[in-house]
Amino acid sequence: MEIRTRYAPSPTGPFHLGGARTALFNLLFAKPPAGKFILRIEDTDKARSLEQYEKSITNGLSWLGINWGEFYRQSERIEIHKKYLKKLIDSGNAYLSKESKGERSEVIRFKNPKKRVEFEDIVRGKIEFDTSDLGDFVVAKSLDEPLYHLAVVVDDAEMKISHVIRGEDHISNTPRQILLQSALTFPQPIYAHLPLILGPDRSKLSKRHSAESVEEYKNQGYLPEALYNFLALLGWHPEGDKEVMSKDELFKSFSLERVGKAGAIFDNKKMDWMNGEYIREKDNKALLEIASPFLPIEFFESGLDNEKIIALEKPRLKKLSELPNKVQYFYEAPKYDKNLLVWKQMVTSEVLEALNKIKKLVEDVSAGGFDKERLESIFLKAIGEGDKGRILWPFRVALTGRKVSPGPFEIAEILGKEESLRRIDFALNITSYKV
RNA sequence: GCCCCUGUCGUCUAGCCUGGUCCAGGACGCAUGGUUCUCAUCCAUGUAACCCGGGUUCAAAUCCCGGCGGGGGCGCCA
Repeated sequence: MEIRTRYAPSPTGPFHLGGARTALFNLLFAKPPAGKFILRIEDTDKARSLEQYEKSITNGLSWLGINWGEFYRQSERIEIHKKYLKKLIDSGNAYLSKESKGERSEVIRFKNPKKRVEFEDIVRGKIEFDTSDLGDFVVAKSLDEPLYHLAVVVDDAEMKISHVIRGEDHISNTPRQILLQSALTFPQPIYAHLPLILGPDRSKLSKRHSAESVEEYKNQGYLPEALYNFLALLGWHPEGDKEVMSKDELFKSFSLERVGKAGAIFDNKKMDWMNGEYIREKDNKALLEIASPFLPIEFFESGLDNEKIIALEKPRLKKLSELPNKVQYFYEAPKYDKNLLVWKQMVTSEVLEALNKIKKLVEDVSAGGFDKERLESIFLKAIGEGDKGRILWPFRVALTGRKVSPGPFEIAEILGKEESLRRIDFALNITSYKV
C-alpha cells in the first residue's frame, strides 16, 4: 500500500507551531518520494477562511522546508462533496431535518446508527466510543453546503489517504468520521493522534498565544533548520541520545511508534539553544547572507569586513534579531561613560597611564601588519607578568564602549589602525577632562 | 455536567509493551570550576523526577485496582 498523508489546516488564523509540527510529522512519516505528502486547505467555512491565512500557512511551510506534493483547496471540491451528500440521503443515511433553533429552519443530519465504534490509534492503541451520545449530527447546512466531517471523510477517501496524522484535539471527531466512512463504504484510514503542543500555561496552542506563530519565529531570527529539528523532537524521540539531527537523519529514524502520548510545552530556552547550535554550524559567508535582512544599511556601508564581524559574534548569538545591537559599535563610534574604562580599583591617573601605553603600542604596529596575532603578541609581551585586565579592559572598552564584547585584538584588526587610534584618543579625552 | 485522552527532574524526554542490569539515563536550564581582560563558545563537575494509595510478586517507574491532577472534545466551525 502506498503511504499517503496529508496536512489539512483551515486558514482561519496565522500558521502556528502546532500546525507546523503536525505537518512535519506527516512529511517525516510519508518520506517522499517513497510516500506522498499532501497539503489540503480546509476552507469550507467561507466566513472565517481568509486568503492571508492560507498564505501564512504556505509561506510558513515553505520557509521551514516542509514541501508538499499535491495541493487541494476544499472550497474547490464542493461538487464532489455534494455528490456524496446526495448518496448519503439517497441511501437513507442522512435526511433533511426541520429545526426550531439555529440560523436555518432546515439542515441535513446524519442518521446515526448509534453503535459502538472502536479504532486502533498508532500512538494510543485502542480507543472506544459509544456514538449514541453523538446524536444525529449535522453534515450539511443545505444540499449545497456540506460541512467539515463530510468533506474530510470524502476527501480523505478520494485522495486515498492511508494515514491520518493529526492533533489529539481530533480524537473525538474520529468516531463521527468513521460512521460516515462506513455509511459511504469508504475504507478506513489508519489513525495517529499526536499529543498537543502546549503554551506556557499548559493549554492548547491557539490564536491567543500570538507569539507562537511560525512567522514570529522567522522574524525573530530563528533558522528554519533549527525550528524543524526542534519541532521534530516535540512528542517524538529517536532511539539514541542524539538531538541535533539533520533532516536526513530525521527522515531515516522517524517512526510513529516512538511518538509520545502526553502534551508538551514548547520550551523557548531550549529552542534558543538549538538555534545557537545551527547558527554556529553555519559558515560565515552563509550566516552573513541570512543575517543581512536583520542588519541596517550602515553596517554594509561601513567598509569594514562584514564576514569577520559576523564570525566574531557567532558564538554568542541566539537569534539573528540580536545582531544589530551587538555589532552597532563597529560602524558607529561608541558613546559611553568614562567610568566604564576603569578596571577594578584603578584611579584616573592609572587609567590615563594605561590608555597612553595602549596608544603607544598601537601606534608602533605598522598599518600593513595590523592583525590580531601581531597585536596580541605585542600587547602580551608589553604586559608581561602583570594583571592583563589593567591594559586589556580599557583597551576593549575604548574600542567598543561596552562592558561585554569580543576581545580587543580581533576588534582592533577589523576597525583598522586609524580608527582604533581615534577611539583610544577619545577615551583619553574623556578621562582627562576635568569637571 | 457528559465523553475521550493523559500523568518520569523546572522544561523536552529515555526506560514501561517483554518486572530485576534504574538508589532512574540524556538534553535544555541553573550552579560551580577550568580555558591568555569582560561576555559568549568549549571542557569538567554538580543540581533535580518515577502524582498518591492499595494490591500482585522474592522483586514494580514498569503489571492490576482505586483515587487525584492536567489536557482535549461536546457548533447549522475546522
